[in-house]
Amino acid sequence: MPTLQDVAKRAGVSTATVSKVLSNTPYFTDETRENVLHAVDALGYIPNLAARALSSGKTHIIAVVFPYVYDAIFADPHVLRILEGIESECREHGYNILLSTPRLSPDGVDEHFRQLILSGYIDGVIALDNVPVASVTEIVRRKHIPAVDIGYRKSGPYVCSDDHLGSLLMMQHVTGLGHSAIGVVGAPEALHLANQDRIAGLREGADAAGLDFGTMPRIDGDFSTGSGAKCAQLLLEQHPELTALICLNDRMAMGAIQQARQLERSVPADLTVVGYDDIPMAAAFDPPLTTIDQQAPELGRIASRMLFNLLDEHSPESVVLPTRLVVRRSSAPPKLSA
Amino acid sequence: MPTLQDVAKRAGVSTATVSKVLSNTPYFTDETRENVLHAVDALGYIPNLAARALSSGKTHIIAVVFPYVYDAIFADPHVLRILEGIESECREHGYNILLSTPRLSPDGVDEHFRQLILSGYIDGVIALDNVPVASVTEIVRRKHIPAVDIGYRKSGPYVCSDDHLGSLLMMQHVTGLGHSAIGVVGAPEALHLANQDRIAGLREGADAAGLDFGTMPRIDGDFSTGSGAKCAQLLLEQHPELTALICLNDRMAMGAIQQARQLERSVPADLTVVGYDDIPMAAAFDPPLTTIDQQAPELGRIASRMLFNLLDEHSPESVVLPTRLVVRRSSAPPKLSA
DNA sequence: ATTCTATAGTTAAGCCCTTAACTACCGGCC
DNA sequence: GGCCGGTAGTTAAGGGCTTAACTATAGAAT
Repeated sequence: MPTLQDVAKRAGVSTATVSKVLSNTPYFTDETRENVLHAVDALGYIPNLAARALSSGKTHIIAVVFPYVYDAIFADPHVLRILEGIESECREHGYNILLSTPRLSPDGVDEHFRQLILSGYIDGVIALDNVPVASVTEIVRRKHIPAVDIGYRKSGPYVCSDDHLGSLLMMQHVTGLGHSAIGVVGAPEALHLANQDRIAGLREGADAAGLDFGTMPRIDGDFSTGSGAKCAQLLLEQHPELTALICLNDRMAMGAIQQARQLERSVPADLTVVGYDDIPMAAAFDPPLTTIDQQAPELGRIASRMLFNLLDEHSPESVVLPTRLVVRRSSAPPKLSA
Repeated sequence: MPTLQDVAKRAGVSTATVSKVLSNTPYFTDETRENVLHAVDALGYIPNLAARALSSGKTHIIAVVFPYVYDAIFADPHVLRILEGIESECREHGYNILLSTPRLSPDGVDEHFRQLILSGYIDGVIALDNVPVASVTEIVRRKHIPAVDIGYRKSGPYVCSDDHLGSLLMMQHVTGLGHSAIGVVGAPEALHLANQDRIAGLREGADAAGLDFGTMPRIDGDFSTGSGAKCAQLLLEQHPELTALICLNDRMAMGAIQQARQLERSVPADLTVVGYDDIPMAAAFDPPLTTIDQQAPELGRIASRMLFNLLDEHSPESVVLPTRLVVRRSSAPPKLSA
């Protein structure tokens, strides 16, 4: 592999000149510039990133951190769409993505992650920091490494989705269709910080429709498809009068619909089922899912841009991204007999 | 951040001693060792990875490469399970994962990826190298960087799933149930190298049952759920006599089942639909999908171990991982009237 | 003629670690 | 006594890049 020195020798200049030309420093004649670039080309020179990192302190690597909890991450399409957004933005800006999935405990992050952060290998961090048990970005920020949260902890720059609005819209939609016997497939607040907002939004929506959210049957799952089916089963067995199920994510909604079908309740004719997230499969599902679009890729893209700002020493504004109701065919008015 | 020097000073030894103690080089008294370790502890010393990389040539970063083609990668649960396997193995061995999704063209990989590979930042590569248009690992190996393929190119160390066996098992299962009017939801060979093997396996299975694979209706999708629905629609409209649909992945099978439902054909009573991959949702689907288990996480784990071998200068044996038929409830014998 | 500024480029220190080569000491052996 | 091998540690040379500080020249301003 040719080095800066080789290029310098070939171009008949000093290594400093080569380095500066390559980083577009002013005050060089066009001739010198061309000389250098030709030499670079001829030798097929590619900068050694380790050397550059050591010397400049910049690695051009950002860590994308998805704490490893329940099944999540590698099973959650919603997370993946966020990753997709991050990836596309980072690649445009020449940053590389290091994927890190630290284990979280009440003591904080695991040792491996700590070392990674402190090793100077990482220019910045984007973290999905939504598990109440421990914060990922706290330790990162303490070491003065730029970090952006995708989430609800709000202890530093963050992007998040307007979950309160989302679940409000959802409840309004369901009550607006005429439902009043509504069940909720939720998730424990210990699993995800957004849950509080989502529950609050549902409550507000219920209030607005003159319903008491507190008395609505609710069973918590763990976001997996299977748990959605199980919760729906319990809910429908204990409360056969329910005409609608609001699920806190799409996967549980899909599970609920499959379960409903087994209980011979067709969706949406006999039962309205709605989800949350608008994962890619939601539109292709049968019936297509009424859900809340969180603009997942946009979350990732915004987080990335905020991080780039931070790396440029600007301080970005945190943003709360609006959510949008997507009405498809899994929701309908209740049967008149109900 | 404290450096090696700081530690050395504090422990009253040379930097070489510290470095060697930390890498477990023999010939130090227990006393010296403890001295050093105490100093490390007291100062909270964490090695600077860039410096280590520059000096030793090892970064402890491996690139996990998922070429960006059709929708894939960020939408494909199967790919994610592979990633899960890689992640768990790498974290155990102290390697970090850099996620790279180069754009492929007939000219090869994109420039950004080329630079990454040549920058010396990467110790090794694990690539999902299954798109016929261009090889990812070719350029990597040309630069003498250890690389393992998860795939069917077989131009270097690789792991792959026994697709021929898998699709043979599937066809045997379907014909064994008594089906003979079988449709195939395939995928163009240009999309994925495994397709040839899968088609060959199906053909062999058909032959064995005395059926002519060549005359079975076949329409190709692109692995997405939506395309599965579309293919199923065309297939069932043009060939209402079909009693079974073999789909080349689970997502298309799910789409096909949803479509069948809309055409008022219940699965499996009126129509058998089988998939391939055994993604997590396959078991939770309604009806649970009969499919082929590819042991995706194991693919990732094996690939990682092979790469570690390569990094240790051993040459690993390539492996073809057996596939397994998973019979669930989306397949059943055809109606007697049929 | 002198000083100043802008332009164009070089020198060399420094980033932090690894490791080959070397020193030093001690006990054992012929 | 001289030599050897094993043990315990040090010295110092890089590895490839960035960048502060410096030199040098030409033209403009005083």
